[in-house]
Formats: sequence, structure tokens, C-alpha cells
Amino acid sequence: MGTKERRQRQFAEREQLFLDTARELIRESGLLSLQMSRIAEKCEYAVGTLYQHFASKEDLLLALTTVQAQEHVGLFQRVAQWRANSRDRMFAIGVADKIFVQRHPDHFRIAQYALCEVVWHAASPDRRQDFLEAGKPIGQIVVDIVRDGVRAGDLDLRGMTPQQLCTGMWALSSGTHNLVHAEGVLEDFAVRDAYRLMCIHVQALLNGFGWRPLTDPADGAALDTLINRIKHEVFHDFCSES
Amino acid sequence: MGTKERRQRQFAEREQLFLDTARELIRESGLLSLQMSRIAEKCEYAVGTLYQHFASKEDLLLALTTVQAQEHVGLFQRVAQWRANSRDRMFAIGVADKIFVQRHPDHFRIAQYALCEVVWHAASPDRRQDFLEAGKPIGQIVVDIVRDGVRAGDLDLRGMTPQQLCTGMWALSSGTHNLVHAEGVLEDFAVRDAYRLMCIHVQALLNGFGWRPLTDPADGAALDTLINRIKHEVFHDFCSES
DNA sequence: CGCTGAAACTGAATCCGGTTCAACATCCGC
DNA sequence: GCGGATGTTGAACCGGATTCAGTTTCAGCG
Repeated sequence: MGTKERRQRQFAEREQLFLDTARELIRESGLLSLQMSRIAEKCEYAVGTLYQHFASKEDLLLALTTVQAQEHVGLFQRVAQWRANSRDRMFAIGVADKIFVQRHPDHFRIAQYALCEVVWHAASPDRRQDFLEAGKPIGQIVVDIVRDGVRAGDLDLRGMTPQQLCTGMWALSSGTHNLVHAEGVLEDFAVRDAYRLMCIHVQALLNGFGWRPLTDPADGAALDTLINRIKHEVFHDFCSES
Repeated sequence: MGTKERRQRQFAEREQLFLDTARELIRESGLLSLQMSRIAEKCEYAVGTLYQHFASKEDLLLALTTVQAQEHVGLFQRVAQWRANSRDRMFAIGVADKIFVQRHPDHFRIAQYALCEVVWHAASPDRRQDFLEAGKPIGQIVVDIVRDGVRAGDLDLRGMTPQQLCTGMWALSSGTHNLVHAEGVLEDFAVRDAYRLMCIHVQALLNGFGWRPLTDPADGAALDTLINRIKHEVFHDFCSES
């Protein structure tokens, strides 16, 4: 009796279709004008069927965010496997973020919305749980890098937990996304490449915690060299350009 | 003919009434269940009148965020006037943020929502402009502190612009707010006081840029002493408790 | 004063899009 | 080929934001 399995598989495939279509519609005409009936129509299903998969529109948006978070985890895993010193690997986490955002420019605007209290609480508890599960490996990977750093003697936490240190990296990244997406803000600040700037701040932060080998945050050439090295050694198949 | 002026004043007062009431309703029963008709009802006006002031619900939410941003500016101005070395003043910006959030716990959840692309673009252009204007002094104050630091010889920007340095502080703060409000995230990370942790990261970041006098980010006692000194010297009337 | 027209206010009606669910279709095991 | 379980459908429902035709208010005027 493979019937049940087939059914499940088809169900999962259809869910993916809905999610892909939703993402497409968002890319085409924005999150603002996303309509459940349009998604169903474009997939040639009835709205009722769409609601078999997602308890509400918010639920769908959170599901979409979760899928993208999983891709995000993939990038981080590459970093985890990269053979380099702990400091460079930690820095590479920032670069992974930069690359992820460049490859999925609309991810953040969806996530920012989906994770707002209003939308988050309108999604189903299961979906919320799924999202949190999907994000866990990220935390784990980053914490492990910190532990490696301590073990290798590159870093002395001096009473901090690895999680506390990670929170700073995370806040820096999350905050950069925010600023990038708040139109009219960075423009006034004349910041061109916000993610390159984020890399500089990551370096400064890591220096500030005394994570060796220290780097010179003002040395733009060295920064670019390192970023390119990471792009080449870790994300070669993602970035053809420079 | 003071008639026109009186009218304008009354109009402004009523707008304030609407905003205060909206904030109250949000505090009582959450952003999710905020209804335009309820706001009007509670103010004893018709919905139509409410719509004389705000082009849409989103417009109202952004207006609310703007009002709070103005209060935020007030805290920063105190820091600007504080007589202390540049490094401590920069740090005090972080403390101002911490205090602001503690005094207005719901501000961030509203702002986070209102600044999402979806809501932002549903607000009227005028309202968006107002918000950006309201935020400008913040940028100015922080940039000025950086310039002071350079002038005093505490800091060498080495090619960076003051704005670029500020962006890091800002991202750290904005990101911390995000993490705090994403339930289930910091809990897993066993981070108790996220804003105190943010202060540690601010110190690390400033150290990383070589902003003198350097501090020891792991010295919790010194951190608390400095925070308390700032609370006492700058925000004495805001924080009675420790 | 009362009159008048413009400006402000009102809230029932409209509109929109998310959500539901009774009816219909399909599939499986017998 | 039958019966029921399971899946699908989309028109109807519903809540709440938004509108606008009718009503009220009031400054200015004769």
C-alpha cells in the first residue's frame, strides 16, 4: 500500500507549488497586493484547496519564510565545513549573510513582515514551531565556531557565553537588513554598499572581543581580499562575478 | 481673525487624542485587534472624522511611530548635551536606546510593523516624509559625537565616514530590538537581559574601531558602573530604580 | 438678529479580500 | 460495480477598512 505515501508526496509537492507561486507573485507585484485567490488561481486550484495547506494568509507567509530560512542554513553549513581559522570562519558567517541577501533580495522583506508580532501571532502554532526548528541549526553552527575559537586559543570569552557573543553578530546582521530595507534612511547616510559595511563592522566587533588574528577594519583591500577568498573557497558555485 | 488658528489647534489636539487612544487600545488588546471604528468610538467621533486625519490605518500607525520617534530624539538630545568624553557619550547613545525601549515597551512592536514595506507603502507619502524628518536629528546627533571624537583625538576614522561608523551602532541597536521581539529566539540562547548585552556589544564595537579610552567588555562591574553613571547624570528623572 | 454658504462631521452603505463549508468528484477496497 | 472515505470546489459569507451623500455647525454678513 504505497497509496498513502504517494498522496503525501503529492500533497507536499503541491504545497511547494503554492509557496513557489506565492513567491513569484510577490516578486511580480509586491507583498502588498498578494491575494490568496490569485495564488490558487495561478496554480489552477480552488481557494479551498489552498486552505488545506495553510490556515491563513499569515500562515503561508511564515511558511515561505521558513523555506527560505532552510536555504539560509545551507549556506551556513558550508561555512561550518570550511577549513580555515575560527576568526575567518566567523567572519564568513557574515559573508554568507551578505550572499544570501543578494541572491534572495525579497526574502528579507517577507521575513521582516512575517516575523512582526501581528503576522507571527496570526500564523498557526505548528508553523511557528517549524520556523524556530528551521533556525536552530544556524545558532548551533555559529556557537560551534565560537567554541572552536576558544579551543584553538584564538578567543578568550572571559565569562561570556558563546551565545552571548553570537547575539552581537546576529543583531548586527539583522539590524543591517532592517536599515537596508528602510528606504530613505541609508540614502541620507550616503552608505553605498551596506553589506560590505556590515562586514567591516563584524570585523570591528570581533576585534573588540579580541578574537585573533586581529584584522584592520580600515584596510579595505584586505577586507575585499578576504571576502573574495571566502566567495571562492566556500561559495564558488554561487557567485560567478567578482 | 484667530478663528483659523483655533481650528488648527483643535485639529492638532484631536489628532493627538486619536493617536493617544490608538496607543491605549493597542496596549490594552494588541496591535492585531486594533480597529479604526473602535478608535473613533472611544474618542466619541465618527469614523469619517478619523479619516480626516489619517488616510488609512497604516497611515495612523506610521504617525504613531513618528510621535514616538520624536520622544526618542529627546533622549538623544540629552546625551548630546552631556559633558563627558566622546567615547562615553557614544556609549550613552546605546544606553538611551535601552532606556527608551524600557519606557515604551510597545513602541518597537508598532515600529517594526509600521516600517515593514507593506505598511510603509500603504501610508501616505506625507506621513513617510514626516517620519524621516523626525528621525534626522538622531543621525545628526550621533554623527556629531563621532566628529567630536575625531577632533578630540580619541578616534581615528582612517578613511571611514562618521556615518559609516554610526551605521554599525544603529544596526546593532535595531537588530537587538528585532531579536528581543522575536519570541522563542533569545530564550533558546539563554540571554537574559538583551539590552545589557547590547551595551557590551557596543563597547566591543567601539573598541574594535579603536575609540579611546578603550574599555574591557568583559568587566561587568565597570559596565554597570558606567550605565548607572549615565542613568544618574543624563537620565536621572527617567529612572528612579537602580 | 436671522440668514447663508462653506466647512466639518456623521455613520450607514459599499467594497474588498480572506475564510468557510455544503455540494460535488475521486479514489480505494471489497 | 458499490459504498463510503477522502479530497476538491468555488459561491457565499463575513469582518472591517473606507467612502460619501446627507446633516450639522458656524463665521461672516446685511
